[in-house]
Order: sequence, then structure tokens, then C-alpha cells
Amino acid sequence: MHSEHVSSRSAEPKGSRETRSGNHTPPLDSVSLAIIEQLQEDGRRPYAAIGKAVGLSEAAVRQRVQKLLDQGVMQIVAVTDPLTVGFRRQAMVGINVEGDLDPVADALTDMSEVEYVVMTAGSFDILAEIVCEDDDHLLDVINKRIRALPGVRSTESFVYLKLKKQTYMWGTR
Amino acid sequence: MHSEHVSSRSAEPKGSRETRSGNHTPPLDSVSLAIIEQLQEDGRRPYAAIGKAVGLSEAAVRQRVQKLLDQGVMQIVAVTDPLTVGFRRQAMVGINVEGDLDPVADALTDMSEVEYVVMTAGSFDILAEIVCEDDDHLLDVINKRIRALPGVRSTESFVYLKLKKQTYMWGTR
DNA sequence: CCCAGAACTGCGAAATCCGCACATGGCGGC
DNA sequence: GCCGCCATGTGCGGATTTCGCAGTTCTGGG
Repeated sequence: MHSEHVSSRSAEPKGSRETRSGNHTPPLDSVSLAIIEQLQEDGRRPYAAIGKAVGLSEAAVRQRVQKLLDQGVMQIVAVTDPLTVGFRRQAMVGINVEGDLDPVADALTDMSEVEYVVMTAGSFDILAEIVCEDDDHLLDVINKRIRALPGVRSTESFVYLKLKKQTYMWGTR
Repeated sequence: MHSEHVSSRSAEPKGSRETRSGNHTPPLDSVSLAIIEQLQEDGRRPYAAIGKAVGLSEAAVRQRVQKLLDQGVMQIVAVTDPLTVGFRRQAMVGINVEGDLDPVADALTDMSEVEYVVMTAGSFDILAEIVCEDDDHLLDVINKRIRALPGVRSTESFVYLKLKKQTYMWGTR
């Protein structure tokens, strides 16, 4: 629980299509929260150990974890620093859109180089995080693909120089 | 040796991947990359299954995974959608700094509400992602704590309206 | 009160994890 | 060359965990 230095962020959408309407997952009770906390410390922790920590049987923990995964509330994955995995250029791109945001956001979501898409209030309509192998690749994505999307009025890029922090420890504070 | 496992994807040129990315972390070879890919799909995948996929014994996979974890190259964790865990307000904050960036970045890193800190090139010096429980909390962090840091010249906030995409699939493309 | 569905428990059997002893393969010093 | 050192890989049990299933408890309607 004292780690940092990894990358990427929260979890959720898995398949690209996602037009969730009222899909509000039932609120998590404190036991599920506790299970998630355990798995945020170590995603491979045995169910029996988690059960002991949260006061449940091994089988019950297994069922709840499976349900959390199925519902998409949580994912158990390896996260890395992209730099060490060979992706040497990253950037956050702020985008201004004319008209409906959804088509643009969906198009961004479909790009494999785009790791993170969020609609925002403020001087950008959309923020997108891009992970590329080199400068040429980055330029291609931003200049040729994103700026070419219909509805995109303008973009502004912030190339990453150094990653300072990454955590997943909400609930552990 | 009874090896006949197709590496699934075309082998990459020998020298191209082993680029020293400068850091103290030795560059990852293609086998470790493949292991990480497996764990990005499912952080709990059994070592034996991974071994079959990458052409290594179960024990060898276990050792490599352990080393990757020890070195901090990779973490296996549960990631969740903050909204479902009770954090209702998120924002990206762009910050402009006067003088050295490091003290500001370090101070941000120490705040538990700040989940993500990156130094950038562009019209912001630092981008920080904030996860809060409600509006009051968010306002407090931005207005009272971040803007109060010595060296912070100005900030601009982008409140999250909707999360559209999250992935961890680098290397799987 | 009774029923149905959801959640939890207990328990083998099968699969996995884990430590350990032993090969194999560079690599630098002598 | 030759040798030892260190890193990495393999094979193999025994301990542990996972997994499926049947039975039990709990809860909310009707």
C-alpha cells in the first residue's frame, strides 16, 4: 500500500460501445468496498485471505469479486509505466467541438492510441490522453486523425515530460 | 525440449525493442512484454496459462512476474470507476508555475486527493487529476490548497462530466 | 405465513502456487 | 582458453488456492 509509479487510471468501460442511459450500479456496501481495498493493495491476493480480512467465507468473496468484475465496477489488471514498455511519447489533448460531443468522443474511443477520454466543463470540451511510440506516431494521431474528425474545431496538446504520480488508493485514505 | 509454441504475433526485430529508456529499470525483452500483455487482459491469469502463451515454464513466469513487481515496472491491482466508489467530483487541473516545477509537483504528489501528476510541455506546466467526494471538497482542494502553493502562478480547472474510455491495453495492439 | 430469489457457507476434487534443487548460458578475470 | 560467478530457466513435490455444487440462512413480497 505504499506504491506509486504506475500508470493509467480508474476503470470501467471495456467494450467500446457504451451508451449507458440510467445504468447506475447499485451502491456498494461496506463489505464490497473492503474487498476492493484489499485488491487495490494486491490484485492477486487469495480469496481466503480477503475473506479473513473482511469477515466473509472464501466462497462468498469469490462470488462478490466475480460480480464486481461482471458488472464492470472493477477490473483486476496489470498497470505499467508506458515509458518502460516502449511508448515514449504521451500527450494530453484538449479538444473543442462544434455541435454534439458524442460523435467525437466515440471516434476518439475507437482509436487504440487513445487511452483516456473524458468530457469536461471548462475551456475544453473533451480531454484525451494519447500513448504513442515516438514523435512521428504522435504527430500522426493528433494532426492527421484527431484534427480531421468532423466537428473538431480546435485542439491543444500537452506533451508529457515526466510522470510524477499514479495511484489507485481511493478508499484507503 | 519440446517447444513448439507459436509466438502468436510476429517476432519483432531484435534490436528495435531493447532501447534503453534511460531509467534504472533495465529494458524489457519481448517475453516480459508478452507476460505484461497477458496480465493486462486479466491480472489473475494463472502462471501456467501465461507460460503456455509466451513459451516459458510456469516457474519462469512466476520469477519474471515477481521481479517486474519488485522493480516497480508493473503493479497488479484492482481499478475502479471512482463514481461508483463514492467520489462524485473529478477534475483535471492545469497549473502554471513560476520557477522550479519540482517543489510544486512534489507538493501535489503528497495530496491524497491528487491521483495523477504529470509535467508537460505546452500552455500548462503541470497537469493534475483530482478525485473528490463532492463540490465543497473539490473547491477546497483547488482553491485553498493548490492555489496556495508557493510558485503556483495560475490554474485552470476542467470538471469531469462523463468518463468515456479507460484502457490498459498498450502492447495489445 | 409462505414462497422465491439472493447471498452465504461448507466441502471435496482439481488446479495452482511456491520453494527448492538442479541444468544451462553468458561474461569477465586470470 | 579456462574457470567460477551470476542470472535465468526447468522439473518436481507438497501446501495452498480455486472452483463447482449442494444445502442453509436471510429478506422482501404477496
